[in-house]
Amino acid sequence: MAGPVLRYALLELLSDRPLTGYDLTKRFGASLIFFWHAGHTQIYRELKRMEGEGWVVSRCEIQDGRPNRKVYSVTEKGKEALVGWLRTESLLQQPKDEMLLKVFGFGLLPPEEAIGSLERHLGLHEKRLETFRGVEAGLRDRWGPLQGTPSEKDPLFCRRLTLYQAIAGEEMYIRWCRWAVEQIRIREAARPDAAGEEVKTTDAFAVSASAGL
Amino acid sequence: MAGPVLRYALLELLSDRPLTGYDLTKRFGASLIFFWHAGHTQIYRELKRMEGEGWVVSRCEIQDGRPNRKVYSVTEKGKEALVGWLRTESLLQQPKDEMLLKVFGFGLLPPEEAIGSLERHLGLHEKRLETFRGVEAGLRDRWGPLQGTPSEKDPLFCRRLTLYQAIAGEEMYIRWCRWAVEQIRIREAARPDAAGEEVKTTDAFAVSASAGL
DNA sequence: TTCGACATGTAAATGGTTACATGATTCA
DNA sequence: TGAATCATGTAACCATTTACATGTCGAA
Repeated sequence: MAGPVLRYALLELLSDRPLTGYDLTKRFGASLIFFWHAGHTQIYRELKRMEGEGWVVSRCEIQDGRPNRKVYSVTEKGKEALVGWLRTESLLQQPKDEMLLKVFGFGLLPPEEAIGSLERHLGLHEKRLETFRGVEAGLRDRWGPLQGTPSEKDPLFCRRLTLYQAIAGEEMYIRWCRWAVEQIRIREAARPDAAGEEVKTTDAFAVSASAGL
Repeated sequence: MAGPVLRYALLELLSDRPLTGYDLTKRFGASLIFFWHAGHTQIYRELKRMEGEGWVVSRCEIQDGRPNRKVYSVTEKGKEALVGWLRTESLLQQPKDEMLLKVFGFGLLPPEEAIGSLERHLGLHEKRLETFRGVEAGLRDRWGPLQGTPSEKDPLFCRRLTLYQAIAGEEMYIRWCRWAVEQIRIREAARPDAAGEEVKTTDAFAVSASAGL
């Protein structure tokens, strides 16, 4: 049902300006990485396919010293296809998260190992959040705050909206990890044989998640 | 790097009790669906592979009237493989979200269409959140609140942790959709040619997302 | 009598990852 | 001298989805 999606990601990036497969690979890492991923092999393959269908055209730029650049641009047909796709309804995505799959089975590990694993994973998300915030700060410096900047002055407005989703997602994940660790500790402290100390629930996540349900 | 992950999902479910491919397919829809997905064709194939490697064994149950059931159980070897996998570090997942990819390109659509699209998508997430909350309520009825139930009385503790992640994820997504719609409206109202009315930012998401960065 | 649940599969196509392959330039 | 960046690709493999295929039972 979803169909080929990578091509539309590429068309969106090519709508700004003509780019090579190499450029597109880098842009994926810089902006689309928040909600999509593709390796360079996939990108080169897809560009070739789209050229066969007349959605993009390429021309070769000869550079001396450096390898030639094969620069792709969107055609009218490609732009129409992109806009047509933008108007279609998106189904709910089917999430895949390996860490959550592990937590699902953490009943088979000693609690201390489960906690350690969650804490290390939490660290990865904290790093990613920092990266995302860095990107946000960069956009802010260049284009001003999201609100209050007139349309003409901020062509990246819609793209910036997606960045906030990514940031909110990381913040949520981090809160959840901390909360989960705390839940496991509380449970451990409550075991009959444990010489456990009191552990209190203070985290806002617990309040919203348990109270609101 | 990630390697084959589906097999571990199946092993986790088979750790409870022996199940058929058909049962496993249904359980995917009932519990793992929060963070993983697999069709029945994938599941049958993977079970066959794991049997070849001695991670699971099957025996055939003959039923009259109904088709035979091929019931799989985990072997010692399979259980060791699962626990070994649980101990490994998980990398950050690479998210894929088609809707966000569309929003990324919404600069190419009239704002009213972008808003409509976001609002319809929001509806899908609201429905899913309701489903998840229903599952949570069911678990609560059967096993009591997450906190305060002794280990022996709630073997699903770790699995329930993952459900809260899914719920928090949907809540976040919904807040973000509403916030994004509001941002687009504010922008529209601010356009020079618009006979726009005042639109105010009241949403908590906007406060946290813009202030906290 | 038609539909959905039960139950298991195969085949083909598409999507995505990893390894291989080349070759120049610049910086440490 | 070695590594990183620029720049483009192929081949092989693995993961995932979709379509096809079969057949019984019970409920509406």
